Amino acid sequence: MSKPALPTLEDVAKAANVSTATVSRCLNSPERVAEQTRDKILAAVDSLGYSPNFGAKALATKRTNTIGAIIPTMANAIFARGLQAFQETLGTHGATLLVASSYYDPEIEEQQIRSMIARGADGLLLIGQSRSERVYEFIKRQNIPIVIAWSYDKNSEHNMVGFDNTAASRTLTQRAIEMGHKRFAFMSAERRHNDRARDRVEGAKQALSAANIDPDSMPVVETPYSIEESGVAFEALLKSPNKPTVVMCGNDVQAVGALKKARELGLRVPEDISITGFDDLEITTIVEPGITTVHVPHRQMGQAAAEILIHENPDTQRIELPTYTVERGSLAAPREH
Amino acid sequence: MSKPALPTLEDVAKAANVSTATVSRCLNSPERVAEQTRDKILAAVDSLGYSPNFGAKALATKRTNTIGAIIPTMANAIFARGLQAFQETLGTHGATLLVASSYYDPEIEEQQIRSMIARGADGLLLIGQSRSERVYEFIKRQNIPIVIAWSYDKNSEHNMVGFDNTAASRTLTQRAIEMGHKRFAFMSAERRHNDRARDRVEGAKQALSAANIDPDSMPVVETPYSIEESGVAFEALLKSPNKPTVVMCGNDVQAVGALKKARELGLRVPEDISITGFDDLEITTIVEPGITTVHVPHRQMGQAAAEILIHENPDTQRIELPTYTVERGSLAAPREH
DNA sequence: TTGTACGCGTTATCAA
DNA sequence: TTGATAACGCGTACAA
Repeated sequence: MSKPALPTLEDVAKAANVSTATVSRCLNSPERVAEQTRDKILAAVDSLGYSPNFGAKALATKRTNTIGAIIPTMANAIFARGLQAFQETLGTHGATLLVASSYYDPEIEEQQIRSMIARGADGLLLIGQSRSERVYEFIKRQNIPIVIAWSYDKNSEHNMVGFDNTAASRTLTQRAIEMGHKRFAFMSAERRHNDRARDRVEGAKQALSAANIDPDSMPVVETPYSIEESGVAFEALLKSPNKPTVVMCGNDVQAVGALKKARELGLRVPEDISITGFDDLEITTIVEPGITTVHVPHRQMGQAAAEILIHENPDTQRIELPTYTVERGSLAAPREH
Repeated sequence: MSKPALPTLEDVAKAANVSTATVSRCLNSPERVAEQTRDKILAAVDSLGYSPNFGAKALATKRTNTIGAIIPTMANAIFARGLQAFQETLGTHGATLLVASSYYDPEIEEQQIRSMIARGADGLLLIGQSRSERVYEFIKRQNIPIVIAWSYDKNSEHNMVGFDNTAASRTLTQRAIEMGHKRFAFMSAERRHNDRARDRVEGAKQALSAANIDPDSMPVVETPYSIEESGVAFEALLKSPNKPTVVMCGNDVQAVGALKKARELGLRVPEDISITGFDDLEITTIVEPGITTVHVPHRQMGQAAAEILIHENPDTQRIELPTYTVERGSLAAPREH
């Protein structure tokens, strides 16, 4: 017994004694077919176990109902919630999600973008706006709608749903300044190809400047989003000439790594040193003390991004989502000396 | 200026002064075409910015080079690492990943399976083996290879890459027994449609039986993988008639939730109560004390699953991966009374 | 309301 | 090594 070929539209048509056109209509716009014929057809579909051939459908309609998302990584909680919401929303609109990760590498990302387009993606979700003009031109040429998430730039020509990383970081830094902190340090992700990371550092510097603190007095160290490596980076920052009273982290994972290392070094948080995070991941609530951080509306972001891609509005959509600071205890007034 | 239609194989053929057949050959098996013609063709491809039409290719080859994965959720770290590795491995073999989540709901899962197959997935990654026979028959009928991960059953007729949840849980429980624990409680995920959860509870019971402890003396409470809800469940378990000296959790997220609640209740871990987890997620290392848990080789699992799906071996593959206990401090001998 | 017939862009078979 | 040409399975004018 060899592989039984899958039933085609024609098989269904024969079984139901109608033309393939009618079957196709029955499946795609049931209201355009008589109820009686419809029943016949659906019965045939059912008994044959028919399912439309994807390639043929895509070829005929020039659509795949598939949306691609290229995120830096899914092994990290940062993008998980947003991606989950993105997929849920796509699902409710009958679209499927294609996922790839770029490891924060623009070359890999470009390759993934090409791959997704070659895979027939009807639209693309990209993280951040920092990529070469060539890539944007390629995408435009292929006529694929994209939406950029996790960043916000009101001057962008692209669909965008995100938040003001600079302002959020600035606000958090201002809070630290209000509490009396004067010596800052910043633990960032690599900023080279990461506008969110750049903006978060920039926001902190703006707050310092506004408070007449030299922004260049704040050491910045770049490290991956890993508990372990963040601990190492934290220890390095402590040795800065102008020993910081607060270490601001560009991400909660880093903050948790810093907190863990602080504990290992016998430092009390926030008594001996304050630590802040960014993203409001669940891990900020399970450590002691909880991490003071910036809440980012990941789910709304994912959902809004999906909506934009699904509805294919001709003019570009820009949605700025609000963020807010969540105080949990890891940031407090510095000890008096 | 209207949308410029994308170039087709025929456009390339014209530009290069060859037939479409030659262009197709040149792109798919370059060695079968003269170097001279190849150069001409590649130049044309480049200048036109040609990219093969996905639907047409799929229709002609009956393959999409797309693999689907249906996991309970991506918002939770449990499946993130494995899925990431799965995608990476697919990528190195030129395949792309389709993702959907089922929320641990078999009906949603079935719908997602149908959707993925309709989307032309060449293969499917499914979590656990507990699903209706009807679904398996549907899949077989569609001639789609699947691999089941996160579970292991040597008698299964399906491709499978996972680990022995029962044995792993049994071993961990034995360890607790060795330490002197006699009164156990178990915090599980809902077991109804979840064989991993069932097996983990079962493994614990087996260890108890083997040590002449009545397995029915162990209260089992089911709760979602959420820090918050796990805390509530933990508190409920503490009120069991036979107050447990150790609460075993089917997952690290639950263990962390339990630990957090214990702290809030003023209980010291492990002095007042021991807690164990399962999965060896990163969060087990950042809490104090670290969670004693079972290490699960998520990455290898994802990678092996991808390999199986890519290579389409005719006979069914079964890979059992080893797990081991990681002691971190949340499990210790019970206090003497 | 239904049927006929063609086009969608590739691959693959068979000759040349 | 290359070129005609026939599938591949579905949507959709257009006609009936």
